[in-house]
Amino acid sequence: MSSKEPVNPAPRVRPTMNDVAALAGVSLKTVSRVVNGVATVDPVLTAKVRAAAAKLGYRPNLTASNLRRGDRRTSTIGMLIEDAANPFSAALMRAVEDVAHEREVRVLFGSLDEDPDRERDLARELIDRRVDGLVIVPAGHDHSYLSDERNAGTCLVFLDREPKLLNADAVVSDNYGGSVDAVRHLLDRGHRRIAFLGDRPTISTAAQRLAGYRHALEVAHLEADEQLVRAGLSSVAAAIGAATELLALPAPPTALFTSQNLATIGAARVLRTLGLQDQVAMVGFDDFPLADLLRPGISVIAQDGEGMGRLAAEMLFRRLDGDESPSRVHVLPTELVQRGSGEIPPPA
Amino acid sequence: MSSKEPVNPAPRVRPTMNDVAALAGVSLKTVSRVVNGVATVDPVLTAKVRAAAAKLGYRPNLTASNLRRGDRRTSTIGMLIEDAANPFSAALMRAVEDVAHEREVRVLFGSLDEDPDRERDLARELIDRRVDGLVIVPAGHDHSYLSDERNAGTCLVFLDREPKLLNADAVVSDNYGGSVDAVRHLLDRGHRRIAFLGDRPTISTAAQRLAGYRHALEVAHLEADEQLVRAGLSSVAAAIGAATELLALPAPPTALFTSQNLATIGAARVLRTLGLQDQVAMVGFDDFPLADLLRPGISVIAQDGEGMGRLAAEMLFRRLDGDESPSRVHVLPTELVQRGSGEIPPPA
DNA sequence: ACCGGCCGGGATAACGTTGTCTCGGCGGAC
DNA sequence: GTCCGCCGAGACAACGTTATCCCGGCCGGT
Repeated sequence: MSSKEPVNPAPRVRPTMNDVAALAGVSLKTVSRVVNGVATVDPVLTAKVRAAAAKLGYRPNLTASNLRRGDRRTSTIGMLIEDAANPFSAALMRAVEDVAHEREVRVLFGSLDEDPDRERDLARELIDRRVDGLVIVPAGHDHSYLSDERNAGTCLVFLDREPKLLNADAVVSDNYGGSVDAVRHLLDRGHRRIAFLGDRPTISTAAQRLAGYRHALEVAHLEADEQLVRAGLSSVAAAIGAATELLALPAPPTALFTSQNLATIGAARVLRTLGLQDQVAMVGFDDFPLADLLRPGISVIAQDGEGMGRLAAEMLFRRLDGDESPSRVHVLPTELVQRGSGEIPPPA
Repeated sequence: MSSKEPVNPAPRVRPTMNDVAALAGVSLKTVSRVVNGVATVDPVLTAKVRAAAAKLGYRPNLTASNLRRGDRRTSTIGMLIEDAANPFSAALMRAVEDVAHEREVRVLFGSLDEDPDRERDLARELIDRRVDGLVIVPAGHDHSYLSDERNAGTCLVFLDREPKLLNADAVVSDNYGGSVDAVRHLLDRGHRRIAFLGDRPTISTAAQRLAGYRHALEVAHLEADEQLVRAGLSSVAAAIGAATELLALPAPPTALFTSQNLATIGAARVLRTLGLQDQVAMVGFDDFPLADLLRPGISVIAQDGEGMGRLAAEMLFRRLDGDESPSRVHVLPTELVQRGSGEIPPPA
């Protein structure tokens, strides 16, 4: 079967409505009517047009249609995320896709890798393709550049992180509250030396989680030992380094609050390498697959990625449907999932 | 800051080249030249145009541009995958995105959930949006419907699974060889009762893996015990059920070959529930994060998702650049990763 | 000084489609 | 039998952009 027919037989052009009209012996406009399902077309002509279209393999050109049509809608939205390969991002994408699919809307995506320049460039590029709206997990800290675009009619919803210097809809997790819960859980078990491992505080969610950590300690009248605070970890390798250092301290922490997925995984690796997984307690922010299969299971603050994505997409479509109410920030609750690692008591 | 400015201030229209031209006092075509970076424009006029464009917040309309331009390229490709939220699919997407990004091309995606109808519908929809090409992880078993589209100039590359009833480029893993390796590895350890757990054999990769399993047994002059073959598992729950049944047999298997991610995870759960994780050997097809953190670590046949995605995207762009050589199927090798579970010997 | 060639810029048409308008024909009512 | 109204279908323009063509001016050569 291979290489009988050439792969790109001819740079042949696609048939247009004109070609269909010529073959069917009707006017261009009648083809347009049939394709768009206008009811007032003579069934005989409809049949002729359909036959001609099928024979030519006609497919409508949505870009041309969008250009001419009144509503100026492409039935395409854009989604900018941290990294399509990261499970949390992937869950958000799938949720947004599902909501969009119900409305026959497709999704263009782009990974930002925490690069603000890439955020700007990709947002502009998607807008140049005239997406109807944009769901953004932002990397940057100044979204005023989107103001013009929104004024021009592109709807925007921020996801996971709030917009900065721009008033827009957003859906975020309760990063602060979830972190307070995590640290309080460890405090309740009797821990007093609780380390923090997290991403760069320039990322708003990371900053909120650090703030939650500090607040919970304060409420417990504990001074945070700055030696135990390791922010700026943006890779598993960095988290491994930080966790190794922490556990080698003269007075090591008895519990870890790993405020981000990669930090949790890095710390879990180190604990297992050192054989300390049953001695040092650990709670992670953000759940991950198989967390329950490890021994001990990893206790986490779970966020509802699917719910966040769905809600963001629903907000976007509500705006596209004409909702002009003031912009809102939805804060979704998190949930503490106890699996063992967070329930380890401090050494006597 | 909230709700000061209205969220959708005006359904104001976007400025066009005409508006920019009027403000700059030049002709429409000169604006077009400046926007497209034509070198022969008077620097004075160029500056005027740029100023006017910036003032109006002008953004080019790529859909209109694409409609008129000669090359008829949208700088957009489509990608149809199994499920954006699944780690393997996500890795493929990210790899394709990275290659596309280098060429300033964006990616439209759609999840198929193994539904052939959805594959057809989404492929058509993306083609209606005039994507330059399509990377497809197919769900269906008849891709002849894509023949017209390809003739009309849309390039196609199949990924992870070969096309059926259509001659097209493809990038796949060595499913057969990898499975032979897995089973041979277990045979070498002395196992004779090796169970197979896998997805529906209508999925070509699943069928190839089953064939590899059977072949390895044959070569070892073993008759496959059909009681030990459990195909048709398409969820973790189904895999859990099958593994539970298998291990409850009067003569249970001493080793499992779980030929798919969900099957591997389901079986790992069952083994841990029954406390058999150190007694029953297991090799899974397809690696997954944290497989090495479990005790014992899960031995797997790893496939190079990133490499597959990259290669598929590169093939697509080569076709888009005019490569008209006969279609090819690239088979990428797999690698056995020993982590413990596959090295457990049979009971004495 | 005159002519030819070259080059920068603008007018015009066209991409594939849909909104608007018009026209022709047919049926019903007087 | 005539006229009005309605409805189905086609002609035409337009969406925002780029390709093509042409014009006018400037420069160099004689």
